[in-house]
Amino acid sequence: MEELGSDAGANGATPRPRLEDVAARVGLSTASVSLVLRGVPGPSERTRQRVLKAAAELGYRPDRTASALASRRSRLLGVMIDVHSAFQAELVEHLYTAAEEVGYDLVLSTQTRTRDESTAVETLLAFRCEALILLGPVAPASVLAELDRRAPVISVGRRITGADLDVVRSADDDGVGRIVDHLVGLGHRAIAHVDGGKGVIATDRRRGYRSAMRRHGLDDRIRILHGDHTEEAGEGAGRRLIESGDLPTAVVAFNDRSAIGLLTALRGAGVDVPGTVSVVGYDDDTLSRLGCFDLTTVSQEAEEQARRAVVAAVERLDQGRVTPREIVLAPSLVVRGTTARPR
Amino acid sequence: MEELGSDAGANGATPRPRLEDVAARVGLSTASVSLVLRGVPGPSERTRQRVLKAAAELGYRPDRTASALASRRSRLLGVMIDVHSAFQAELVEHLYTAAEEVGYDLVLSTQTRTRDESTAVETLLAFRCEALILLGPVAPASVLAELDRRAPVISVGRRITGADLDVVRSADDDGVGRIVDHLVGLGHRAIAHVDGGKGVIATDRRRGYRSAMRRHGLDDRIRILHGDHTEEAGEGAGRRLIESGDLPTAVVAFNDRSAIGLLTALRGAGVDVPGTVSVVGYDDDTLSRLGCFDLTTVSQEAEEQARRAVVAAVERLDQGRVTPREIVLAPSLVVRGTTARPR
DNA sequence: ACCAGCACTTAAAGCGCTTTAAGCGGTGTT
DNA sequence: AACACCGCTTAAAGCGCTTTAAGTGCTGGT
Repeated sequence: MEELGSDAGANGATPRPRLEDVAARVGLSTASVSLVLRGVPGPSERTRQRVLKAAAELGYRPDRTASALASRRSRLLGVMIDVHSAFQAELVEHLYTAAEEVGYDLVLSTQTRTRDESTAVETLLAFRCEALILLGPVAPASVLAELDRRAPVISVGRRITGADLDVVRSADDDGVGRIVDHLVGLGHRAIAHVDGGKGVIATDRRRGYRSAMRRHGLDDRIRILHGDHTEEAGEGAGRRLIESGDLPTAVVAFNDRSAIGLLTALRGAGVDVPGTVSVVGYDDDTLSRLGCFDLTTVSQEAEEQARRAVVAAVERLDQGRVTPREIVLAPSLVVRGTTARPR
Repeated sequence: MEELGSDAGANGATPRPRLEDVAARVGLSTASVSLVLRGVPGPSERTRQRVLKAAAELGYRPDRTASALASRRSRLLGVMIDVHSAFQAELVEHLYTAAEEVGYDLVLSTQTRTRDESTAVETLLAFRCEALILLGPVAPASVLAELDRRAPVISVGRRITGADLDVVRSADDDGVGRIVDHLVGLGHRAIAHVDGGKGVIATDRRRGYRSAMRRHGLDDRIRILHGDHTEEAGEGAGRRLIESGDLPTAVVAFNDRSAIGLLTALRGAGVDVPGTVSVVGYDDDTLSRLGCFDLTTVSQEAEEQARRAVVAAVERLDQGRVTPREIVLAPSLVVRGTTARPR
């Protein structure tokens, strides 16, 4: 069924079969073959069968670059990721399945230490991606707006203020609110927050913490320590808490990584978690599920975010939607072993 | 100067400028512009400057698909990754820089639960990648050999027996050997191994353990527990060790994740690490560097592997090398806090 | 004056596909 | 008999580039 000439490819060989070869084999025009292979209605059933058979026999594979050029459609969605992020890896996984369902393919481009966001995006554009799905972009809103004029941009995970483009994210403030509710429900009142620095996401989570505390009448218990998104920051914050001599009964970290740093610092100093202090993270990293951490955290519904992002892109590309849309999903609390009633 | 109809692009933009637009602007042919833009010698300095200026003014970006089609070269390396692997993420990072240095671009394709290796590879081929860099491929050697006839294949991290294709990997047996040497040097004799199952890599590491033990005259101390590459497996093995009532003084795990599982089980049962038992991992995951683990492990030289893989591809593509090559790098021991002299 | 040679430049033919308008034989209608 | 129409097929014109062979207009040597 599948037989390539003799030795093809790499070393000295038969070129890959073209549409024309398939056409010649069945004595039809390339036009007909093209129609059949793309499933366009028109060709008769008999023609259809013969073409499919010939294509299979030759091992024909359409050349994306050529068809993209001819059709002026690449059916490609560009995805910018940070290959180091476990959460984004999960998103990518779901993006693939979502894209496949609507007949699009994905091209991935990652930022690295030496490869910035704009390089990653330019690469995507050079591939002629029709839309850009950016996971946690950090570029200013104006830059993203500019980009959106070249191809529809969907920002995933980051709220964009002042730019008219699509956003899919989960309600970070709400997520933190649920954490605080959970802790208050357990009887905690001295609840501190180790924040994530100056980013948009950190701002939202900080706000969520503040307003939840107020909602529970704990205004005077609001206590925010500075941090960022790394384990080191969490560890540092943990040490500061201990040195302060005034341990809260619960700490809400910016994310799981920070929470893990916190855990390390606290337990390292002999503080029992969750006995003496409860700790909560954010993101539901693979890490946090690990037996040794068993962290209470918030899940961001990766699958749903991925699906929504793809849908948003398709609406822009195939359904002519032009008005931007912000989709905010409700995150969900995942209670594990680092939270308990205060002593 | 440039004003096509009304709304084109994403939301009403002008279509992207083509080579022809640049040419028209400077009153030259597209041929000249093409030459200048690709840095081919020929055009005069004056022409060169004018073209570059015009291209910049128009914001011209070459269309990869068109040039790939015309030149029959995509200058694309296809990289298959498992987006969930932290180690592979690091490899990707270095692959980007290495590829850039030699004028190639990367296209990433990942496997997921619903997207197998062959799908990932077909995607790469459909993009017309000229060579395939597969990170830890699991397909049988025969399939990879078949693939190699379509485009040069470079297997990274996995030894391939019986197929004539390029391999870049580190010497797994040697790496484990160094671990054992280190432990023996500290005075350990009862050294157990929690293996990684049936894969090629696990086999190599197990062999490395066995032969190192023999080399040190510890044949009768060889003790292998069954495991795989997950934390769960490590945890299970840890429990079995404890239940056996015969704790070794050191355990060499298949990888860091397994080692972390081990740590959890041991410490959870009140066993002091490294006081009572030393634990060693493999891979030098970001995880293992974390303060709370501080795991002694083996580094696989991601950067070097990445560079070598790209070089191998370039040799195949641009220098006509046809004989396969296996590049085996020496891994290096990273001593951290989970190993100490036995009590 | 003639030609060779040089330094540039370009017309034109694709690359492998899609797409449009036109072509074809046959059926049904008037 | 003339016509429209239908289901199917295809010729041909690109898509935005690269590349090759063929020009240009020079200079300088004879």
